[in-house]
Amino acid sequence: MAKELDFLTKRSVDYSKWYNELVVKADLAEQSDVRGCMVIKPYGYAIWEKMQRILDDMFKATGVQNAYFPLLIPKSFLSKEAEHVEGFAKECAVVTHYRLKTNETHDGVVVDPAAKLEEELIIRPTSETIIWNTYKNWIHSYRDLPVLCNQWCNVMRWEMRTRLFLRTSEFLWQEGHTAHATREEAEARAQQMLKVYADFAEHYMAVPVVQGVKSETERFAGALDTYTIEAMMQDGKALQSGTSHFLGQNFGKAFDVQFLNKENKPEYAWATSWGVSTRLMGALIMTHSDDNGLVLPPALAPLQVVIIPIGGKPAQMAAVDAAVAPIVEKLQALGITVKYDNSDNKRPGFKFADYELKGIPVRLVLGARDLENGTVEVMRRDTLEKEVRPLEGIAEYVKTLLDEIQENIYRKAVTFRDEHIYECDNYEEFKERVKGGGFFLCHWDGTAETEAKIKEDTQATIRCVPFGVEQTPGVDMVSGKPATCRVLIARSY
RNA sequence: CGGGGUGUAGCGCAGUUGGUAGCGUUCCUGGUUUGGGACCAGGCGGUCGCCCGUUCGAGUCGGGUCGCCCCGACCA
Repeated sequence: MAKELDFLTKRSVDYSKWYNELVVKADLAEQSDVRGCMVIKPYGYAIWEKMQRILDDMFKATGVQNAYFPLLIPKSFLSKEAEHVEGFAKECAVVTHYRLKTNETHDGVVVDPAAKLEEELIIRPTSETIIWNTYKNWIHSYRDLPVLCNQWCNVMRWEMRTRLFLRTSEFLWQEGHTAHATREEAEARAQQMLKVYADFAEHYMAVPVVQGVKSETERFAGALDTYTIEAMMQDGKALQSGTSHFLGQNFGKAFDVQFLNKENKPEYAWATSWGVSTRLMGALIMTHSDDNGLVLPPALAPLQVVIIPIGGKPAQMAAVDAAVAPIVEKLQALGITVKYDNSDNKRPGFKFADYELKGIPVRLVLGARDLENGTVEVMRRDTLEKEVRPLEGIAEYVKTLLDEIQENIYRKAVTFRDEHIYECDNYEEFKERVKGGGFFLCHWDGTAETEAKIKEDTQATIRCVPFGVEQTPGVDMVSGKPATCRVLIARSY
């Protein structure tokens, strides 16, 4: 292994450090000089853009439209929903002034005390308040409903400790906010969007997720129900990858969003909100990567195929160039993104390692040997297997290979996850085993006390009450009280 | 904000009892190379985090201060 990558700690040694270095070395992102913030580099952003595009189409297919609401929220808005402000107050950035002036020595600027805002503005930590303040003007009749808006934006939460993609003070996300005439319709929408997220995670990111509903203590501030998708990282920790909230009439009441129903009676609107963030990038990286670097699912790879020529003499290179041109053309015709890297300032070995680090799903290599034999070397990133194929029909072969890689990394992730989900009924055993990571399905008496004790003893939390798990009554492993269901417990990011 | 570390070249680090600022790598130039991160030669790059003190003299000793990292509390 090359010197540059000696720093890339093996996954098994220190997963956190490995993750961080991978993000930087693969050119995805880096820490900004600005406290807690992240610079997403072009390669990382290209992946995020691809995710955005697909998600956006999926939202629109359910009738959602994009809109945009202000970054700054008047402080008073946040105090209108008691639980909501309780949840976010501690991590809000506040704008207090609107002007700077040069200082007395004229070598810098200071905040102009004369420019103090009468009412402070909060940089949005999430937009429920400003959006529902707006919906008040939009919604008067049942005929105005539903309102189905989504916005792609940044939000800011003043986090104590940050980690690239997983938790940064500022992050990019989408937040959907819907208003409905009935409780049933809103609940159905919240669940529908969770399903969209789960589909996206599984089919595009190749990340299997557990869908479920959050316990009361883990619920979004101001929600009646929070639905979640939980993914398992390679160190066995859970990553909450997307949430969808049924907000009841809390925001309708807080912002006085009333409409007249068919019976001409006033009613408060029912709300949902749902979001996924650049944290999905973290999920993508931590689910598939190996010691050679990133592994990207073909569906999200900005570059799906790279072609690398071998040759030294200009005449030889020209011959390879000529042989590659039609391959590139055919691949592009099949809708595959491909790059022919015949730059002569890097040696082939360097390119191999570099494109592996960046997770390019398929690599083709062509040299004098292949020109003679009419062959090409094909390497798939997920297994690192190489094979020599005839040039004839190579584009079609690559297309099916890409599908197979997508399928294979998903299967691998599912297998890994399933091997690390355990049913557990004994608390002592649980405390010991949870240290090693994994998801635990345990009976829970439904009390916050039990939940708090588990967290205190083990740092693990109830991730959700999972859907699709056959629920049998039992006994809470902590309190010994009767329990109606098994919940998913894990340590998490 | 509590506990523990750490600040010296872009990155990773060394620097002995206080005495001219070092190593590896990156980067640049030239040449030879090119089927798994090339080699040789030359070169650029630092007010040692900041302030004050002790001293003829401080990267090194003392006091303060700031930043960053790890572990907690908080969290998509």
